[in-house]
Amino acid sequence: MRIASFNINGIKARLPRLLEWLEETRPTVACLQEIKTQDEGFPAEEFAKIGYHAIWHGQKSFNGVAILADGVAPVEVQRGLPGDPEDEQARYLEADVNGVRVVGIYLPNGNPVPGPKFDYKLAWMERLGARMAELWAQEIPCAVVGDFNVIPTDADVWSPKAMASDALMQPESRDAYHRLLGDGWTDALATLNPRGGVWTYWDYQAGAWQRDHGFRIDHLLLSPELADRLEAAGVDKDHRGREKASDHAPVWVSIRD
DNA sequence: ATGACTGCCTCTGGCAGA
Repeated sequence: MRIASFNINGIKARLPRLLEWLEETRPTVACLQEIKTQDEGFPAEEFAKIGYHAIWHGQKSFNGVAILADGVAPVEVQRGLPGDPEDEQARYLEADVNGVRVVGIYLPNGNPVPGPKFDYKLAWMERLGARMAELWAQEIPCAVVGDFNVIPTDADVWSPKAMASDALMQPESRDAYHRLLGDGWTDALATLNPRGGVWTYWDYQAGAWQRDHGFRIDHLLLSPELADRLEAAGVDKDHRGREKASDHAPVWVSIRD
């Protein structure tokens, strides 16, 4: 099976590109971030027409996540990240698909630093760590995928200097990311590309795409039960270069049956 | 170089993104 993640930056503006990507690459499961619509605006019937079942957690204007599965309905396990009843942002959705627990996340950006948004990001990462510890203890095949908004190392960004003050690569963000990995979750893209230099995001501004000024913030983390079956992982980079593209490219991991 | 672009809902400009 192939599990993919794609920050689409608005499902209404991106729908033709998204349907095109699904039909061309046909992932078994696709986790989407930044759908930027309320639940009632989610175009479930468009996905049904091409054979995908979906669950989604929407929010007006911002955030919003969804899980699509090819020919089978995802069985929802958890909606919203546990640990803070006050948190109403739609950034977390968890489901079972074909015996695999799939967790789709849209981790807070955290800019500017310092400030309440950065504090929220770090607190969110603590809560995610607590949930991942529970999943770990279940010893199930599990993939935590999505837009983590963390550049893990200097090898994951075109210019560490240019991004030095950004929330995505603060030492606190990186420490929190490496605590999430602990000593057991496998960062699939990093494992298969140990020298770095793999980007998943290119800014719309300043010709970042044309200059290849990107970085890696979309990640696919595998529990040991899934990491043992890791076959390949990649970035659908060409989709970033198309008309009306998202600023993120899709990422995916291939798992042996 | 406080720049550069895009999507959203609309107080059609301000916010958020990364």
